[in-house]
Amino acid sequence: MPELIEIEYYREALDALVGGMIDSVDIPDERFTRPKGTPIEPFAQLAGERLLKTSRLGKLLCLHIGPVGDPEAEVLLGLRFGMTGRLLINGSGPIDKLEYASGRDEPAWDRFTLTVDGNRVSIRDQRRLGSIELEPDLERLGPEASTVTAEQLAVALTGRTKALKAVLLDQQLIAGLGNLLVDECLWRAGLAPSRPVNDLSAHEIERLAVMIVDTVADLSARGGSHTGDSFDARNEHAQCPRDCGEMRHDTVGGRSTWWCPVHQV
DNA sequence: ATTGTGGCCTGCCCGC
DNA sequence: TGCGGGCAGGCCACAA
Repeated sequence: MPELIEIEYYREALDALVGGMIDSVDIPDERFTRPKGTPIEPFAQLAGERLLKTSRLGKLLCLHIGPVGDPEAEVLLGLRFGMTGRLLINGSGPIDKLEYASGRDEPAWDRFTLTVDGNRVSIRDQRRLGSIELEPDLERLGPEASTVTAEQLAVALTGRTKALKAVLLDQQLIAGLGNLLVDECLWRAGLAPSRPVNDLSAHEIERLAVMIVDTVADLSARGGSHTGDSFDARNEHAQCPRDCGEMRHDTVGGRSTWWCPVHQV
C-alpha cells in the first residue's frame, strides 16, 4: 500500500531520531538488499555512525548517515517498502494497518532493523517486495508528485503514447504516485486512465497537475492513500460518488483500475 | 528508445 | 476440508 503519503508519514516519524547514534544494523536475509546480490556487510558497517538527516523522493525514503561535521563522508541509505512493507519504530507504526495486507503481523517479517540510540527501527515486509540500497540513484526518479508543475508533467508526457495511468505510475517520469493515488487523481480530474498521453490538451495537463498536487495534500491531511473520495467505489457494481454511473474495473498499465466512464473521458 | 509482460515473494479468498 | 487458481496499493529485468 505505501505510496508517497505513507512514506512521508514514515519519514516524519523517523525524523524524531535524527542526531542519534546507530548502534546496530540487522539484515537477516540478503534477498532484501539491492542491487540484487549486494552483500550485507556494507550496510552493517553503518553501525557507529550517526543519523544526520532524513529525506524522501517519491516512494524512496533516504537516511543520511555519517559522522557529524563531515559531509564528505555522508552515506545515503535508501529504503523502499514495496506493496507490503511498513516502517515500525519500537514495534509500532505510524500506520496501524495496511490495506490489502495480511491481518497477521509477524516479527519474523522484519527484513531490516536499525537501532538508533536504543530505538528499534524496522521494515516489516511479509512479501519482501521492498528493499534497501546504499547510494540509490536519485536521477532515476522523476519530479516529486506532491509538488509537480504543469511544465514538469508536460515533459513527462511528451513524445509518449502510453496510457495516461501507466505514465503516472512510472516512477522515472513522476515519483511517488501508486495505484490508489493515480485512480483518485484521474477520477477527480475527469480523465480516463486509458487515454493515450499524446492525446491530452495543454489545458488538461494543467488541470491534472493541479489535481495531483491538491489530491496528495488532501489525502495526506485525511490520513492516507486510501482516503480518496472514490476509494469506497472500488467494488463490483459500485456507483460513482460523483454522478452515480456504474464504476468500471479494467487493467491499465498492468494494474487493477477502477474508474467512472460517465465523467472520466 | 519505448512499451508491455512476467517475475519476484507470500498470504488470502474463492470456487470446485 | 483440501486444493488450485487468481489476486494484491511496487518495482525490476527482459523481449519485442
